[in-house]
Amino acid sequence: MEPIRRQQLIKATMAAIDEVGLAEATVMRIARHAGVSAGIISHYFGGKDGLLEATMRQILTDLSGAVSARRHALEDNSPRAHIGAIIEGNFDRTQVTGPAAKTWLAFWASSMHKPILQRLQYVNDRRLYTNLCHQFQRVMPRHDARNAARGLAAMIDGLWLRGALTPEGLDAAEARHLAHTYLNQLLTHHGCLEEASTTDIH
Amino acid sequence: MEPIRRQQLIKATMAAIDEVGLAEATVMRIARHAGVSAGIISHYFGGKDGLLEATMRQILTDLSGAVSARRHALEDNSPRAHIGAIIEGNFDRTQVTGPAAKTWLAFWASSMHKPILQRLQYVNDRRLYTNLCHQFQRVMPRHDARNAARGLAAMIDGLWLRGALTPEGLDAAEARHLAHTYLNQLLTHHGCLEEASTTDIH
Amino acid sequence: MEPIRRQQLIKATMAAIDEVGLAEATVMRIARHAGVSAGIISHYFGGKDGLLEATMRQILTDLSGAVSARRHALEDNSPRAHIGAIIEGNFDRTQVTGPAAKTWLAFWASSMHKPILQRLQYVNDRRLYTNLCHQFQRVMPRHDARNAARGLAAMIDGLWLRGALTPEGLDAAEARHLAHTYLNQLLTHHGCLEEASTTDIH
Amino acid sequence: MEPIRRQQLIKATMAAIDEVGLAEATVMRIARHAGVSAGIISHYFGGKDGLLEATMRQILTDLSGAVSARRHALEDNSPRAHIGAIIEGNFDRTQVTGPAAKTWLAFWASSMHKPILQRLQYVNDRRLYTNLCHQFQRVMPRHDARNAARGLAAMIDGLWLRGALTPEGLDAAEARHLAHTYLNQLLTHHGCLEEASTTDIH
DNA sequence: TATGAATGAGATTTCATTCAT
DNA sequence: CATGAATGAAATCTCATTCAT
Repeated sequence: MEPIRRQQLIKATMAAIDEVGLAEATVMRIARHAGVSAGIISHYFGGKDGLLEATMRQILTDLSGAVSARRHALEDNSPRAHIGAIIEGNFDRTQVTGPAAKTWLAFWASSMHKPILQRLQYVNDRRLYTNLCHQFQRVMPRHDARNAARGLAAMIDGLWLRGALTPEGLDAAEARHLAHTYLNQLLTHHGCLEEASTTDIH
Repeated sequence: MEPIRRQQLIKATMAAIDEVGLAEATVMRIARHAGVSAGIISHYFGGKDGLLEATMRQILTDLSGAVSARRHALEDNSPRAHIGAIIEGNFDRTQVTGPAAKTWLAFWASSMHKPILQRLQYVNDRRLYTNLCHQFQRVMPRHDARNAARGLAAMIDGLWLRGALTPEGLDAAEARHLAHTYLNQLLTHHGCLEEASTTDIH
Repeated sequence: MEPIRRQQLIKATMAAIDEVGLAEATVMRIARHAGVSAGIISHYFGGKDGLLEATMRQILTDLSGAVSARRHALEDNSPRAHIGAIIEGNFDRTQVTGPAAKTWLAFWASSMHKPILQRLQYVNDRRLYTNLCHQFQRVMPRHDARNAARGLAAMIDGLWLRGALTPEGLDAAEARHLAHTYLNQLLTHHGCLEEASTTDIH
Repeated sequence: MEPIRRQQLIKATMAAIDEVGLAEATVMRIARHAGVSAGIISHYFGGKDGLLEATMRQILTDLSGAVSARRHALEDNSPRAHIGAIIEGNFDRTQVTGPAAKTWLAFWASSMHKPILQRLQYVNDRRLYTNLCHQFQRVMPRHDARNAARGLAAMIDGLWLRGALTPEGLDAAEARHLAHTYLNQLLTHHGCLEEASTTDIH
């Protein structure tokens, strides 16, 4: 029963945050979304904080999984392919849905003052940066690679952020296009990709 | 007395949000920061919401002012100069201080579910986008200009976001450098700036 | 559980009003009277106003019930019998108890500025007037009947009011006697009851 | 200056109570009605309670004055004339105005739990009762006179109460008519006034 | 395992009063 | 004499959590 309930409640948490925001996402509202009583949350997660932490973990796991899946499915081992997969993973369907996006941003803000969330968020940030950096280093000097990684990471998060804030939600196709274009520019600048501007993503 | 108290309380609000986050920034804590009693907040702002709205307005005004000041001080009327000034203004000292940055992000998250904040945030977003778009259109076709504006706006916000989340705070110099580099790439790609990569900001 | 708690809290409300008056009847005091916590009031009644409205409704229902019961138990269908039953019902035990009487008067005053209470009070007033009028019309012309109804309604309310204000509380027996005497006078004046002054109420 | 301010504030108190009721008549609202600052109330009346007490005293004085004036102006020294004057005084213009009527009722309710107001109200009640009783005793036995006095007092208060509660306000003419009619009945029943039913008030 | 009744802490807001100017 | 800035107490309401069933 436990894993079912936990999953159910995590999903309900995202739905509640999507609906009214983190500040108004009371345990009762979350419980109602899940179709259970409020008391059960303390039973399975020790309390509201536990549920929020579990929810953030879930989101990070989903994101991580989306990226990993795409990278493992690559036939091309080039840096561009890997970085492209990272971009694609970050704008994966599960991530850009309303609930996930808003929950994501809510946790970002919240993480500034909650050590547990901060740690989770930090680990995730590092992973994105490290992965990007590693791939960029295969085609450019260390210093340039670090800047490229920082720039692309900022671009991804910025697109995400603006998408979450837009009432209509993130336009994933456009976001991916902009990110890939930027990637092309970064790689082009180091002469490793003459045909960059002609490459297109579906 | 009123303008003094209002300013004092707005500053205290940022300090409190910087210290413990928006969720824990109670009127009592804010009042303590300002060295006044809690009741005075309702007296001058009608309530907590009024104070929060006024605080967000203040931040937006500061940002707007920082950008405007730099653009009016330009001797060079080129698109690159204007866009550079917009970037600089966005990473202005008053904006990147801990309190302002965290308050900023807190409002971002909060604005998703509070119509008043949402409107303020939307207006600000549009202004950034419109200004960038206008300048880019002077040197590239409309469609490319729009993408460039979207990309640069995302980059600015992304750098901002990651800076706010980093425990040490935003490294303004690095952020500006990355933004300017990206700007160079955008302009270079349209052949209007051969020496782009050699231009540097102080 | 709900009906039990609601009843319990309504009774506690009357007790609190009896003790310290409506203005000082805080939710905490009411809750203490009921032996429960203050929060439960908002849970069951949505808030203090909901509780006050429910309490007034209860009082009106009790009054209405007291009158109806006596009228249905009548063997005599004469106007005098019906009107007598109305008088008796209005000075029924449940109505003249300290708590009910003071709550009653408190609501009267309060109803002048609270639309919900005003509506309840108005409906009740009309019912008393209409019932009296209808019965009086059976033995006197319409115009006289209306005046008789107005006079007797005023008399009933006046006795009630003065009873509530008297420190010792309403002397129900005396009040009933005065009301019945007045009724006799009203009927006598229309020659329908020669022995009016000799008829006595238990 | 003092008597002017006191009068001004007492009048403003009635206006505020008329407007929003005693519970919502804050010192600020009263002060605004008087066109002065809130602090002045404590200065002249020692506090809000002092102002309320002064206001109730004013109302009682007005009532008392209205009755006395009419009784002193009588040419006829008969009981009926005196009692008639008492009735007329009670439905005097200054008493039945919206502000006075609502303030009156508000104090009635309030007096049940505030000793100072209770005393004032008690003295006033006794005076009405004693005066009526005294006059009735001139034409009927003590016991009957007491009942007549009680009945008429209740009638007056009842008409007053119902008038105050009616949205359109008290219909003074009708109230006086009903009261006089009742008076006639009381006197007629003791054979002291054959032409009672034909006597009419203007 | 799950409910929902109940609590108590905490947050916002209102308001009478005080006091320096 | 009068103002209005400021306080602090009190009141209502919300909400996470607990616990008996």
